[in-house]
Amino acid sequence: MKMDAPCNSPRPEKLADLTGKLRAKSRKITGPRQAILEVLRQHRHPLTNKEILATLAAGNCDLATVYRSMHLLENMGMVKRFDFGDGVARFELLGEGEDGHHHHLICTECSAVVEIEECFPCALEQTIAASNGFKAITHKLEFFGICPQCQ
Amino acid sequence: MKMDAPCNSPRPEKLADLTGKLRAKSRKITGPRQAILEVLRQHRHPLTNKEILATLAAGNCDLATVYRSMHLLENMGMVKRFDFGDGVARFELLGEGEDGHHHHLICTECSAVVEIEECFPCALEQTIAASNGFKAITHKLEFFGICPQCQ
DNA sequence: ATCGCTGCAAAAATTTTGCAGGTAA
DNA sequence: TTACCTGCAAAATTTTTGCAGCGAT
Repeated sequence: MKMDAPCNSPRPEKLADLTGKLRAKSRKITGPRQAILEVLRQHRHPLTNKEILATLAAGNCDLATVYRSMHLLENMGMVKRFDFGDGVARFELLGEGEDGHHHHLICTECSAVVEIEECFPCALEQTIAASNGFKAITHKLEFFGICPQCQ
Repeated sequence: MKMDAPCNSPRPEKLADLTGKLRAKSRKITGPRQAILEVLRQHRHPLTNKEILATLAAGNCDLATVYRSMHLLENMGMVKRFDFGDGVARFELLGEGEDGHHHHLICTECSAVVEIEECFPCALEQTIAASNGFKAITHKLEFFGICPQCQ
């Protein structure tokens, strides 16, 4: 089960829309950045920086540049960071106006990833915030299990 | 806000009970292991391996030994690993018969930790499992916000 | 007397940073 | 031209592992 290449989610933005966001913030539109954005656009799953690098056409980009680009895109709100608890960061491109808040169901055998639409704790965040005096509450939630193919 | 030293959770086991579990599995009861268990027993919060080492009485234990001990205790089900998304593993001692399934509310400013008793996704795990054909489902959930003192 | 455990050191793996040169604007 | 960006290399962090010797049983 690879669940990779073609994606189920909509792909609302063209590469030009993405680079436009860079331009709007006076960031330069370079070769590596375009290539990275294109990889993210075509693989709408959480990807590690190494996976992004490996997918890049001619390997014509340094790993350090991928790290720096992901920091930039994360700060610009174009990408969301996910953490599957294995000590490696993963990134997913966000659609227009999307806040990126969703969760995943991850196979512990083959690492297949299914996106989960429902977000249960969302409605209860305010309750938790109020009863503990916290503000600006967010949460991270990921599910783990064994997918049909691996059973 | 440090929320450290004294703990609100019950402390149902004495050190002898913990070492007894080691003995029951033919593991040796050594100085470092007793010291580590005592630290975990007195600080019932998720602790990093470095924090455990620093809290150890005379620093008379190697960091590699802490890592190896936490692997052992995790495999024996005496300790649960938590991941706050900052790339560092944290461990918390489990009480007798406890499965350790609970979540935390973490201050993004000062790292204060509050334990959350309720587990909302638990009831819905089966639904998610069924609709995706997954088995053996678990989840990780942590909340983040700004605590009263840091606001 | 075993066999497991520890300390020390080195290695792995992920991520960050310094710097000199190159490129988009 | 100017400021930003890139590649390369080195460093910083977290975690794992090899190995010789010590220690619990």
